[in-house]
Amino acid sequence: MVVTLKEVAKKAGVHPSVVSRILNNKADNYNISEKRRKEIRQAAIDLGYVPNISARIIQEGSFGCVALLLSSDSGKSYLPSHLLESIHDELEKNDKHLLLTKLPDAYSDDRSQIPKVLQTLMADGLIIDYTHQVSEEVISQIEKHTLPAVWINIKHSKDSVYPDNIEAGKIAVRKLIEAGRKNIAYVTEITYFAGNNSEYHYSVADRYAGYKAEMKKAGLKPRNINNNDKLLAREKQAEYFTKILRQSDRPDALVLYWSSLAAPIIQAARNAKLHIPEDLAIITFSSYLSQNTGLTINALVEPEIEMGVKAVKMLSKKMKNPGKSFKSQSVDFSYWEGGSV
Amino acid sequence: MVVTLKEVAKKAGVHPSVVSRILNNKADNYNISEKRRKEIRQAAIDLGYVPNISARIIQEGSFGCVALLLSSDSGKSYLPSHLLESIHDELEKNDKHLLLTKLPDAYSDDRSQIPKVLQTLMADGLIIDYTHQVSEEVISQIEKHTLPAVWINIKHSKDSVYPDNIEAGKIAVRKLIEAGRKNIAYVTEITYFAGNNSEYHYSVADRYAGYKAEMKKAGLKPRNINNNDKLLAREKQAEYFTKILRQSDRPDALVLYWSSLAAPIIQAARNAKLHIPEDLAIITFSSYLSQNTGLTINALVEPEIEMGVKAVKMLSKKMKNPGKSFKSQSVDFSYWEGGSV
DNA sequence: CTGAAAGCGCTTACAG
DNA sequence: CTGAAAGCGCTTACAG
Repeated sequence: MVVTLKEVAKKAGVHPSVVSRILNNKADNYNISEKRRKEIRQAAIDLGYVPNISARIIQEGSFGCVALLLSSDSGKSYLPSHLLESIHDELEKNDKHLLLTKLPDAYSDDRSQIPKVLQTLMADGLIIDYTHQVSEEVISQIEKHTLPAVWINIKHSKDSVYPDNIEAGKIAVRKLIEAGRKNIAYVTEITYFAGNNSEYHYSVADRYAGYKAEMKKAGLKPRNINNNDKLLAREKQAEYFTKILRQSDRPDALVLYWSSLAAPIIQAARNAKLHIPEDLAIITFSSYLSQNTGLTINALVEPEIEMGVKAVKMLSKKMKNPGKSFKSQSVDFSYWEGGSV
Repeated sequence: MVVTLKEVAKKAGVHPSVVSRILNNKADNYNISEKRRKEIRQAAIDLGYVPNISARIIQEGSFGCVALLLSSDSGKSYLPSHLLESIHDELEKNDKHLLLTKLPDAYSDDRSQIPKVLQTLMADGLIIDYTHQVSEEVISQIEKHTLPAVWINIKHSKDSVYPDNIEAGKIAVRKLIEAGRKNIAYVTEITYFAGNNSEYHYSVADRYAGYKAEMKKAGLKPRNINNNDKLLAREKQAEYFTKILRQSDRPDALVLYWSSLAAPIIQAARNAKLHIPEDLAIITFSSYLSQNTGLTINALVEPEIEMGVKAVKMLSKKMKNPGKSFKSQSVDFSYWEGGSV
């Protein structure tokens, strides 16, 4: 079924090594006649020859491939399409392919649970998109491995690339203060990242920390208007927020942890007869994509593309310096004007 | 740097072939002593041995890998996370890895533009997510290739898996009729899929066709309230829809091509003082994810997971029957109650 | 200018 | 019970 070099050589009436040289453009030093080159090329095309890459890999010792590891619990990986694309595109510049795999949450006794990318040499490096609740087991499994690895969207002291959520929280407050707001409240949303477990993505703490720090710096009182203890069902959220927005000491500005809060908040504002942005200014954190799906709220947009690019660059450096670690890098959010401030 | 079988054998004091047998659990017929097995396994662990998969591939003739091809113009591929995940998970059941690559829109004269997955043998099959405006060149390039290929989210007579958008359009109308609506209008949205080119994704025609067919069947008059000729800027959309909803012959129900229309429509309804669903019922088409990001509109939800699973299954069949084609399969939308009908 | 040979890392009949 | 050998498909010094 599959055609090999040998068969092409046979058809062209030359030795396989000659075919190899021609097809890989390594024949310049050999002055092979143009006629022969053409014959060989044609033979390859006629037979539909496609080289088997493994044979080359085995000699070069490089796979031309980087694996992106996701958590098998999809809530613990964050892979918006722009992030995936930027990783792919940046890898392509380095002539690397992208392999996608999942990492189990925990390993059982036998090693069978360990993903094949770790059990077997098939990539030159790893990008790990496993953003929270990472078990010690998983971490040690990766550290033990010989492959260079970079973590994304998680804060490690070494070898990670993550959005600067603290700074983003500060910027949100600054923008609202610039717009003359004083009573700025923060709205937590943790349903997206939170499983049954109590450990959240670092952004949950960091955005709020940034918000608080900037509020204090401006002499304003931070205020969290959501109830962390019990997550409100989506339907109840609008009701809950409506009550708050009807209070006399209602906030005149909100910082939302995530754009999914926009719908109930806007509904609540409507219920409370508040106009946006005149009566109530809103800034949210959001993914890159939201811009294109009609987000009508000012947003601190996650630097998905830059994070992907930086992760690949860091990984490239690690691949060139095996065993070396690099200082983690933060990436800045960008600001989107959505007409709500 | 990288440890090979040979080195493990040397450390364990046996021949490489013995190590290979033990490590691959193929030693059962050989009655190798438990002690020796342990020694060898330990030696492998001590040295951090990880087998090079290419060496195995070269013998087995299979790559254990399927490539997902996207268009390099991301607007022409549709890869919501549930689709990606279902493809990955279904492939995993078949012991296949997922490789991600892009397909250029057109090839230049030299073959250098052709993606490496097509230029080189590195996967056992292809899943192509290139949903519209596919050039003849690309199609022929794929057909010429020896690898079995399956297309997703596109209607070909052979070897494709696609959501049944005609039926979904019919269902939308049926649901609205069941809810007592008569003046049901259709709202087109083509910004998402449309580039500068005039060829749209097949769903643009099919959803409307389904809508029209079912309207006629019920003796109702179809009506498309958007202007296909000039796409309205997002900000202008709410205004435009407000005007329509204020007319005396305004629709009492809307079928939206895509959930991104929900925001301006809801805004327009609010402007026109119409209550949803009492005064105005709405059904939209949407991606799977929208359910989790607080979509408060009834929706025909794209069967992303099922599409991925079916595509992998069809590809598996093709891989077992090289050269054979299979009849394309449609996949049914599901229905999401969002409180707007 | 082209061929024969060795080798990449591993597996697997085949000897013993 | 274990080793030596051949071979997977390809590349690349080395001869000639």
